[in-house]
Amino acid sequence: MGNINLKELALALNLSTATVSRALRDSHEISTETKKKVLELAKKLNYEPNPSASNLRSQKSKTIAVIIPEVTNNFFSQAINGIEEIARQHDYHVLIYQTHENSELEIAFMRRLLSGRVDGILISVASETNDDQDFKDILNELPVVFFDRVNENIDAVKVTTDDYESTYKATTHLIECGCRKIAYLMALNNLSTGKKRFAGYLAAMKDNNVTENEALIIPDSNNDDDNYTHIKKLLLDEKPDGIITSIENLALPCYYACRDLKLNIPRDVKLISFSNLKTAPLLNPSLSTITQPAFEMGKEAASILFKILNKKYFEPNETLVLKSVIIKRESTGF
Amino acid sequence: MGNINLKELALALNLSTATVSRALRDSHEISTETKKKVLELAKKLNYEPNPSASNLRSQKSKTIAVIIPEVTNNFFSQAINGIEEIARQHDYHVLIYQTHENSELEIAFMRRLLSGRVDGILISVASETNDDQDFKDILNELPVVFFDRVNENIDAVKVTTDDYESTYKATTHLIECGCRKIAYLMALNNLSTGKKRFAGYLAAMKDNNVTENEALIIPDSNNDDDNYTHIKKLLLDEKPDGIITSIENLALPCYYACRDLKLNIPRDVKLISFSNLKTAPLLNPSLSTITQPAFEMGKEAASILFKILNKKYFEPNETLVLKSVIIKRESTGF
DNA sequence: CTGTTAGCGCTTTCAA
DNA sequence: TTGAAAGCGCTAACAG
Repeated sequence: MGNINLKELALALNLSTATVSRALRDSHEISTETKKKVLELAKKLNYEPNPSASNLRSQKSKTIAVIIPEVTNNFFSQAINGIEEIARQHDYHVLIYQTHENSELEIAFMRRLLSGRVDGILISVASETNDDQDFKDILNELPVVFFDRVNENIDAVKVTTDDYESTYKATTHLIECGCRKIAYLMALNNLSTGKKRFAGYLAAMKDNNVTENEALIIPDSNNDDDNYTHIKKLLLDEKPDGIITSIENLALPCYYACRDLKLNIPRDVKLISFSNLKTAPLLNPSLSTITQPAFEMGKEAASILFKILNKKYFEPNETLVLKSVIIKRESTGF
Repeated sequence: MGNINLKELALALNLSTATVSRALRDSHEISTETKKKVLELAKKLNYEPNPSASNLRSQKSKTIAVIIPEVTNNFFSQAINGIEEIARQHDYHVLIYQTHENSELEIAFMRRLLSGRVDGILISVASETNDDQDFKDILNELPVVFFDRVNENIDAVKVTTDDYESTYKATTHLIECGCRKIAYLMALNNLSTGKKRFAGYLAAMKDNNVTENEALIIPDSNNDDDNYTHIKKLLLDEKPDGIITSIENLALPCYYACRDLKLNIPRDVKLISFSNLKTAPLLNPSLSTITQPAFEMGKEAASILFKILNKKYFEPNETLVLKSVIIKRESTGF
């Protein structure tokens, strides 16, 4: 850009570019006096090193990539917040890529990042189907930390939440509140995240001797209207007294279906949803939630990535599991 | 990275790096046959050009920066979604920086970006105070498009929404619903965005001959608890029958204050909030909203930036104004 | 249509 | 403690 460069700085100071470069990087082999002079002029002239040049030479980009399904998902935007905070502490830059749940796009993004554009990747995967070999190839080239939606078939560093336990607890809570017909609105069933949540539900039902009912399990269709229709049919046909939704997006069609059928939540149907909506307390008429520590997950995942980058730490296939919180709305009395 | 480079490709093909480089960029001065050979081998070997090298040489980074106050704000995450979509269409990368409303950080980010790391910047500013000269310096060096929270003191390309008109309409709507004491919960008052919203409210009150009352205007304090306390006091002291909140974050403390005072919304107090919460229909007990076209703003702002980058278009100080939508919840009957 | 060559701005040996 | 010089991988002017 219209900017000053090392050579000009050196010229103005009657020093070599090498010396100036070293002074700016605070090398111990430069005299304090020279350093001072260099730093002063650099600040005065607003010198900013050209990142392409230094990346090219040093083979480090000071940049990490975050690959996620959707930024507009509350969970992910909170995670990005955490990631950005840690990246800034390390003086790193953050690139964002959205897959919109498309695995091919996901792999394409990663392949393109293999060229040195980033030093590492944080990813929450779109699905756990096939592409394993692609992932493995990429893991050989670049440090990758998986978070939340991890790929179980891959040995890698991962940060997740206690999907099984939290859903187990939530289901148990509904049972303790007297629910006997608890519907489960399933989603992410091509991901370990979704499978674990579902397993937690099934186990809680079984352990409490509540007859589980196949008919009470509805898969998510990625389309709000379809979901609404399915849920409404379920409510009419099966009359569940409790519902667990395995992702936040199912809460809305569920709420509408109840409203349109004049079912009062929580009186007629008790509802617990996975949700990272900050304003969830505003929700009507009192939706209880399973809330994941998204911000903390972002921070943890990024911190681990930086440990790997700085070679300060490298536990190859460790998985860190954070705890979700079940928030019970007082106002619902359940 | 462990990757193949141009030289190796050229060697394997018995061609010069120049020819290979041109073939890859689909230059017209290369024979179809050579191109084919090059492309084939490149694909086979998963060749990815080194971005630092080509950026350094071509002085283009294929990257844009997005500087915003908070990713976890629904408006901004939706805007990022739009920006990312357009960037991908142009084969560009997107860097994210959060200012957390800190103007100094904002300027520091921009300064650091002046070194060629990005080709352009999309920004929604933290405040409109002082830093004008810094902004002007930066605008001379790099294309910048302001969106939503623009800086009025700067001549630049901008994308905003109709803050004045939408607030005017919302206020008028409350008046038409019979409200006579309408409180305004003010925020962003150091920004034209906030000032215009406030002006829209005042004008609507005046035009409808509703006595406006200084006491009914509360500034936002950036702290939910403080806001809650102030709003509660306002509700007790002044007993407004309508409220407009100028930012989404004020809706929650407002809701709590009403609930704790046993005031029914909308029966006792009608509430309209600026909000980009996708699940707003879930809100209790029916909050009406002024919703900005965040996704579209992101797309528009990014599109304009790319027009500038491609020199296809350059209307120096144009401001594009998009329309907000006032969503009236049917269930509230107001 | 293809090759030679210089150089983008920086870091880093190696030599002084 | 400092400088000279090479070179990271790519692009583009110029030559053929």
